[in-house]
Amino acid sequence: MNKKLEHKLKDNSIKPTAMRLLVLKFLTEQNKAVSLQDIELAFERADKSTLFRTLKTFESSKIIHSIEDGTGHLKYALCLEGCNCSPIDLHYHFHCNVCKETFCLTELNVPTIELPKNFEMQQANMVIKGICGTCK
Amino acid sequence: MNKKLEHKLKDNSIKPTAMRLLVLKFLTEQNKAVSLQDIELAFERADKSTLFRTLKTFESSKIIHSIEDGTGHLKYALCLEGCNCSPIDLHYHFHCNVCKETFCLTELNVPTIELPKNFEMQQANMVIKGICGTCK
DNA sequence: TAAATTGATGCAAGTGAGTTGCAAAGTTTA
DNA sequence: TAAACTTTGCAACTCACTTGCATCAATTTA
Ligand SMILES: [Mn+2]
Ligand SMILES: [Mn+2]
Ligand SMILES: [Zn+2]
Ligand SMILES: [Zn+2]
Repeated sequence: MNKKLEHKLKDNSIKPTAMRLLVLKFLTEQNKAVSLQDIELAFERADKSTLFRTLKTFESSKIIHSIEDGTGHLKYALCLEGCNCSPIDLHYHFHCNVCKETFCLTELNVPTIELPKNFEMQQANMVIKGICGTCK
Repeated sequence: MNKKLEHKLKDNSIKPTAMRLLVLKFLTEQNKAVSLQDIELAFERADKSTLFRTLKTFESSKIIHSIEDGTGHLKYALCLEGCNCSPIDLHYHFHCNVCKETFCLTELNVPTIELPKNFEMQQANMVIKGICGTCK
């Protein structure tokens, strides 16, 4: 397991420090998107800015992606294997108005959306809000 | 023109003060979503908190809707006539990575998205990012 | 091995959009 | 007119995020 995480980082030219491995492991264990604060709470010994920079490092290597779910807390979640964060890789997200959790709906990819003439899609932030299955 | 704006407010039980009419007029003239700051710049004599509360008032009456475009500046745009901000009224938004403008793509409504069992959609924040026609 | 380089981490302070409390000004109602 | 209510302006605050910089650790070079 840890070997696998270590490789994931090395493959992206990220030095697999203890902290980074812990954060990556934590992210792997979630079934929801988490905020910087969630991670701070999980690792009280670590500094916020270290965690922040860890997330930014992971994000720019496309190990994780971020979601603006409208809560004011940017959320992060693991990318799927082979994800390049290009339009073809994109999925919708769901934010529950009750439990306030944000989930990746990775089952369904974002379809091609007809844009006005000459518009080019590069990324997207798609968030559906409502009530999740657990809170229903 | 002004009469029409005045009625729009009255119809929503909002007292049509001078400031509110000016803000509504400004919003009507835009072909893009604007931030609180944009409005502050347009009305330097008005106070930020007044403008802020004006926008919140308009939003809760569904005269305007807001868009989290990922810039950290919440954007506002007029709702279409008869909009109830329900799933059926929703449209995508486009944020240009070059000119940093955010547009409502009102031509195309958000389709029904297949959600996991028991999930219920209530609102959505759909933002496509890329390059707009002007910047292309 | 020792020194030098490179990069990661921790701490503290800063940034900035958004938000709120409260008093003053303006408007409506009795 | 006086009381009641609403809107506005000002100042201060919140809070997530971000940055500068010193320190520490790991790696490379001499
Ligand atoms: Mn996701
Ligand atoms: Mn819109
Ligand atoms: Zn829920
Ligand atoms: Zn543009």
